[in-house]
Amino acid sequence: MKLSVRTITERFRESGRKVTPQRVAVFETLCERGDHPTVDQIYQEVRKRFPMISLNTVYQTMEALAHLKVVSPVGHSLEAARYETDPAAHHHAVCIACKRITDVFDAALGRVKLPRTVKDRFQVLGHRVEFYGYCADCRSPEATDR
Amino acid sequence: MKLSVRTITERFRESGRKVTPQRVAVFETLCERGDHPTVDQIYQEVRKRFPMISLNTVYQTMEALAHLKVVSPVGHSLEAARYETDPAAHHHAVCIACKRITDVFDAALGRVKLPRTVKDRFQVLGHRVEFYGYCADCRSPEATDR
DNA sequence: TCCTTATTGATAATTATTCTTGTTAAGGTT
DNA sequence: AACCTTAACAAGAATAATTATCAATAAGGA
Repeated sequence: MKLSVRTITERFRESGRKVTPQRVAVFETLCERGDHPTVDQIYQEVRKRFPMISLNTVYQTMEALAHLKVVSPVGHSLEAARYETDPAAHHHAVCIACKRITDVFDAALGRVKLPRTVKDRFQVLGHRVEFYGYCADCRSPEATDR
Repeated sequence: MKLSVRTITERFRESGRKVTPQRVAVFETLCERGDHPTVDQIYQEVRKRFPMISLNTVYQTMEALAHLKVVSPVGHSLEAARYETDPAAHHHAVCIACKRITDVFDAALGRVKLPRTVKDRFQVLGHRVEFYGYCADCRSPEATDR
């Protein structure tokens, strides 16, 4: 579903957040492009219409939007690079709270295939399936986060 | 397959790289643990047996090992966080050379399921499938990289 | 043993992100 | 419309991860 400014305005209010021109500008900029921009790219874009906005504000707005499920981080969000031996054969379940990674061994996941339409234009070396959510330790009470 | 020191020694030489005690130590440390350490964790570990090693060397060694396909990066590898609207419904093909991300729409990928054994202990909010390899533009000649 | 060159360690530089702080403005309440 | 509480703002400092620089060293082939 495509989100309108009206919609996110409501969602911001519902979640007890204020609607500011900066936030609207970030959201609009985000909607205008259909790709996967970095925070800085959004910042540079918004800046044209809103010269005094700070990078920090864009960071905060992105986090708020992520909490409202309006956007989601792509291709990562772990703080540092991690490596593993044995690249094949297994996948991961990442806890979004404590960042812990659990290996998932399941042959079925290895059989995932890229559709032919894409495969023609992309040389696949491998794939990974990453489940995200809360691990046993973090599934606790404080779901009251913002 | 489990790799021995002997094996990686050969692979290093074959690829025109030198085998140094530091590299061997990093590799051994990596093998001793079955998890997904950060570069710094490896560094701290190696340091116990090899007090004068530099963090930089560990970084370089990891990169070399990644090139030799002995290790692979987990859970990330883009330099900066990226966001997208429309989180559901699609997955990604990431070019490891230019970092460009292509959306992949395919209902079959959405049906991937976490095996029950893990699901009991992990609250799944979602999953993503990420294919990695070379995009049409980067599949070019200079595969001669190190 | 010698020689070339990759590798190392120390350190500086960059880049992404978060924190701090004084100030401003949203939006509910009179 | 004026008022008040508090979230959000801008600016800039602080941190953390990673990369670059460079002189000194050691791998490994000749």
